Amino acid sequence: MNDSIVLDADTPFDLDATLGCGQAFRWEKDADGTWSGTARGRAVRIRQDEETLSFSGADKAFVTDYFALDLDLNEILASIDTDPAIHRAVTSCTGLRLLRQEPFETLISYICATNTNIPTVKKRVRLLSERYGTPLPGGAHAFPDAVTLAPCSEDALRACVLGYRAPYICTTARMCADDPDWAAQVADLPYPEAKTELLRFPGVGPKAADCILLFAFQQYEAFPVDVWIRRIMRRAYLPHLNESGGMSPREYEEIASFARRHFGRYAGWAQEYLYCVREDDR
DNA sequence: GTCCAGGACGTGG
DNA sequence: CCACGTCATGGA
Repeated sequence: MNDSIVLDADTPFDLDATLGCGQAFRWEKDADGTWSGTARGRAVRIRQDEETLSFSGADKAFVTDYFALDLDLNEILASIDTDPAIHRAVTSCTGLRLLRQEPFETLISYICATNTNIPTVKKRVRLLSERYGTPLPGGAHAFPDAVTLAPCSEDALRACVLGYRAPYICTTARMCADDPDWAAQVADLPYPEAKTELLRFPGVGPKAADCILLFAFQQYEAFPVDVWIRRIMRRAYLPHLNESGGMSPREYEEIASFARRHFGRYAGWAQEYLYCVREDDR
């Protein structure tokens, strides 16, 4: 560790909650509590001891931006903390922050994340990086960029345990390589139009699009609804929804629009806090 | 072995 | 528009 940041009293931050909540797939925690991972083409190590963040492989500006330490989290939490259910999540995960992740990596990662579980997603992203990403000091690999991934054959991608998602990722990488400006264009659009743009990529549906907008584009009104969030929202807020069966586009929109009404413009933060405290009791 | 997971897509009604 | 089957993979 060759650099550090001391957080002041009104900058709550919880590194474990932030990296462990499932928004990013390329971080691992050592036995001694140090996290190792890659982000935006760097191999980074970082640990938190109380109010002190110690890190290497990145400078203060990078850490501040990637972990969104510049945002007033107290203000965000105060704005979403409107009922007992979200209050429990907010109090038990205070310090969880939404990262600012790289758009192409997030796009591909959340195509990898459909209808599966987090350990499997991490394996897919790790294999893609090891096989096609630039080697970094320390043995890690950056996530490959679109131009590198675009020429890969469908079978080669399938070998990264992508299953039926291989052709989606193949086509999506080529679309991005052919339009290097895609992310800048999405970044300039308001939420509904940005979502429509992301839905053009094969393998990206409403849920993946909302994750990408939330984690890579800081569209904080995005409210991704997966099976966990659906269960939580049904139990805490929308008991008339039936639990069984797949989720229709209308039900998705009903849940998400309720969340935006109920939690306000930081609904996406509420989503991540609710997801963080999900319980597998059903 | 069965069921489920940070769902999306194609088809038929 | 809606309901339904299908799509690989791995962990529990």
